[in-house]
Amino acid sequence: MKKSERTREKILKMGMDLVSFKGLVDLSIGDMAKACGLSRSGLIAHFKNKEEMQIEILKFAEEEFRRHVIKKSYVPDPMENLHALSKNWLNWTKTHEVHLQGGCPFIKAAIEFKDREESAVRDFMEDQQRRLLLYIADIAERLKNENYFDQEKSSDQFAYEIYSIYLGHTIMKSLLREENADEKFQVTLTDLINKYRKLS
Amino acid sequence: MKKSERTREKILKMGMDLVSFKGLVDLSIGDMAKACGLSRSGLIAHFKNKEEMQIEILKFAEEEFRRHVIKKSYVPDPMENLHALSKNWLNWTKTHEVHLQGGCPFIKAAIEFKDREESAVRDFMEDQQRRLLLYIADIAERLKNENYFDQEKSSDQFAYEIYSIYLGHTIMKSLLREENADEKFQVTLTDLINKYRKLS
DNA sequence: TTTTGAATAGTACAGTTGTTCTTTTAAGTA
DNA sequence: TACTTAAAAGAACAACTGTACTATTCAAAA
Repeated sequence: MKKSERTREKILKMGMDLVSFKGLVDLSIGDMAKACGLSRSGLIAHFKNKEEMQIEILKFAEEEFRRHVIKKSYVPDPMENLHALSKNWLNWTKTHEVHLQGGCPFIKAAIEFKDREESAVRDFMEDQQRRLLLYIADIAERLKNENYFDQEKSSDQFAYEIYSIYLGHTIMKSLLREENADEKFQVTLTDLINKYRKLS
Repeated sequence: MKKSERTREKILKMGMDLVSFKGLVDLSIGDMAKACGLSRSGLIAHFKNKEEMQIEILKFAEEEFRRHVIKKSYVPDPMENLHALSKNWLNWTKTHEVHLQGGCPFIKAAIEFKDREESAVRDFMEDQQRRLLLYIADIAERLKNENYFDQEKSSDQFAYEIYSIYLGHTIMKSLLREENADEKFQVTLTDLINKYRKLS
C-alpha cells in the first residue's frame, strides 16, 4: 500500500468522523487539515476539489456502513436478518473502528442537501438513501416469501416505517439525550413486525 | 409599529425562509443582508450578534408554527385535533404566508445542532422539540380520557412514533421527491391510531 | 547513493466571515 | 420647520474560505 493511499484513507476516516458531527457544509479544508496533521494544500491535493472530497467521504462512509451493518447482518432467514440489521444499524457509529462522535453522517448529509439545488453531493445522497430504502423493502419481500409477512402488505410502506423510526431514534438519542431511545425503537419495531405478520 | 420593528420582522421572516433551506450554520450575515436589501452592519444592528439572530429566527419560526399548526388545529375533540394537526403539520411550510422553500426549518436546526457542543441554539432546539413531543403525548392522554385510546398504551411512545413518521415523510418528500409521501404518512398514521385504539 | 517522481508544505490570491466603530441618512417630535 | 434620536450605511479589522501555483521534502527505484 502506497503512502498516498494510506494518507488518503486517514483523511477519509477523519472526514467521516468530522462529517458525523459538523456535517458536510460546515466542514472546511482547514479543519480537515488540522485534524489530520496536514497542511491545507497537502490535504486537498488528494482530491480534485472540495466537492469531490465531500463525495469521497460519503462513499467511504457507505463502504463502512455496508461492511458493519448490511453485510454483517446478513443471514438467509429474513426475520433474523431484519433483527440483526436494526441492531447493528442503531449501533454502527459506536462499533465502528473509528468512533463517530456525531452519530450517523448520512442523516446529517441528507438533511443538509435535501432542499439544496442540484449537485453531485445531493445526487449521491438521494441515490444512496433510495438504495437503502430498497434494501429494506427487499427484506420485506423475503419476509413475504418465507411466509412471515402477509403478501398483501406493502414492502415500500414497511421500508418507510422502519426508516422513519430510525430517524426518530436519532433525535431522541442525540438531541433529547433520552436514555430509553433504543427501547422506544425496539418497541415500535416489534409492533411493526406484528402489524405486517401473516395472520395464520 | 415603529420602523425598527417592521424591518426586524422582515428580517426574521426572510431568516426563517433561508434557514429552511440552508440551515442555521451556513447562514451568513452577508446572505441575510443581501436577501433583505440591507447592509451587513445595518442588519446585524438588530441583534446582539449572530447567535442571538439565529435564536430569534427560531423563536419567530416557532411563533408561526404555533399559530399555523398548533392553534389552528385545536378542537376540543382529541381525535379531530390529531387529524387536523397532522394535516396542518405536513403543509405548514406551504400554507404559511411566507412560502418556505426548504421545508421545516426545525428539522434542519435540530439535526445541525444535535451533536454540537452545548450552546444557546442547541439548548433552544432541545427544549423546543421536547415541548413538541410533550404536546403530542398530551393529545394521546386526551385520547385516552375520551376513550379513543387504550389507557394501558404509552403516550410517550405514541409521540415518538408520530414524530418519527413526520421525519420520514420529510426525507421522502424533499430528498427522494416521492409523489406519494403524504399518502405514506397518512397510511401509517391510520395504522398507528388503530394500534392505540381501545378494543371495545 | 544518486536520481526521479511523488507527496506534502508554503505562499499568494481574491473573496467572505463576524464584529466594531464612525459617519451618514432617515424618522419622529417639539 | 428645526431639533433630536433612531436606523442604516460604510469602512476597517483580523481571521478564514477554496483554489492555484511554486518550492521543498521525502520515498522508492536505478
